[in-house]
Amino acid sequence: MATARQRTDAARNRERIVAVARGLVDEGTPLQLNDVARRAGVGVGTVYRHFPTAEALLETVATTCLEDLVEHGEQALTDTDTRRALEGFLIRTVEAQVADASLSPVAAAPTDTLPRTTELKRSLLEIGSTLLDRARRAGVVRPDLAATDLVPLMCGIAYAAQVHSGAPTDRAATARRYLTTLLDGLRTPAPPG
Amino acid sequence: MATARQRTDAARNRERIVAVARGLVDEGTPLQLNDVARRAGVGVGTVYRHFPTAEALLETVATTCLEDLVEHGEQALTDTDTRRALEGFLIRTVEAQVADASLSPVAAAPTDTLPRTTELKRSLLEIGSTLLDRARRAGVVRPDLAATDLVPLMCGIAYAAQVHSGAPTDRAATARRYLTTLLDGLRTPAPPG
DNA sequence: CGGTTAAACGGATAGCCCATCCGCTTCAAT
DNA sequence: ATTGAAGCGGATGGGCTATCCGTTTAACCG
Repeated sequence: MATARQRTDAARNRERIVAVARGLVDEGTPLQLNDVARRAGVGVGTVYRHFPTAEALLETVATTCLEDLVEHGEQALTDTDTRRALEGFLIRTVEAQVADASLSPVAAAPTDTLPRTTELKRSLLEIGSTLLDRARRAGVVRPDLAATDLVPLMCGIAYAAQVHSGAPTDRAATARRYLTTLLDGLRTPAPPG
Repeated sequence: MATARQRTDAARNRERIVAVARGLVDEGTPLQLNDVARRAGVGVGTVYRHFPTAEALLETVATTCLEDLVEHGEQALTDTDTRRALEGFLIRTVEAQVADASLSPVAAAPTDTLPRTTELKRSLLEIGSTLLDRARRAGVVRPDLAATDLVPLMCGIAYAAQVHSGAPTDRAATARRYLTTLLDGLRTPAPPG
């Protein structure tokens, strides 16, 4: 059962498509698959065969970014300062969204196209869950917060920064400012005075 | 210079269109103007004459909501408890976004189609600015926060709640929980321990 | 009440984008 | 060199936006 005869041109085309998509994402252009095909010098059919939908292509573009986050998260798991570990991880998450436009929509999407994406998101959730649990056990984080809240909140922060300023210039700074504020709120609640 | 001969059928059609749009917004369907025309029993041209773009129609639908917020904001201005005034206002803002799907996109849009929308948003900004200023003067709010941050942050919270749960069932509860957390962070910062 | 006029109407239509389908090409294994 | 399947490409259908213009109709007037 020798399954796969790998074709070289197929791989080449796939890479071209992803490269073009990367470029478009970086310059803020929305992915239009016919457009991607033209720029990559391939037929529309080729694009659609490799990526059944724009979402799938976007997920592919975002994969690297997700992998980086997972990697950082795993490093954070080795930090003994539970609050620093959690907050550092969350900061990274927001920074990544600001730096790479492909991340936010993929992170916010309720359902994935690629299995790999689901896998990576699952890893991130698990890491976040562990970090949150440790911090909570250490008593440095308010208890009424679940691991499933982390991704939505980080997406919300990134979105808020985007709403604040159309220009991505100071978006990173804004996002950081907002996140700082939220993180203060995440800590064990102050007396209600 | 008797300018305007008002036509009754025009007004009637306009109302029908807005009513249909309201319904669609309420059931979460995106506004497609051809579709709106069909449902309202008018020609496409009629819809486009009254509302040059879907955004314009959405803004019209959102107007009531914005007016309600302004009204509440003006009441909040009479509250002598500066923190309660600000926080109550912000809570309303988020609740409104959860309750009415037309509000978020209009609030988040960097530019408006209708003058009325601009006017209302301006009012809201001014109210928020005043409330924030008072609270800051009273020392109950962290200083590194501008009035122009309020709308983005509230949009971010509403967005986060939406990301959390596709179902609008518990969206209000989630949004409130997130907002509470953020509000804790908005207060004069706790010692960095 | 009938005439006049401009406002309003409506739908055919052009343009754009998504997505599919299928005949042709090209690779790779033999 | 042969062959068959994997891959290619673009013509094409379908849906949505937005416009344009010939027709209808409400409002005003004599």
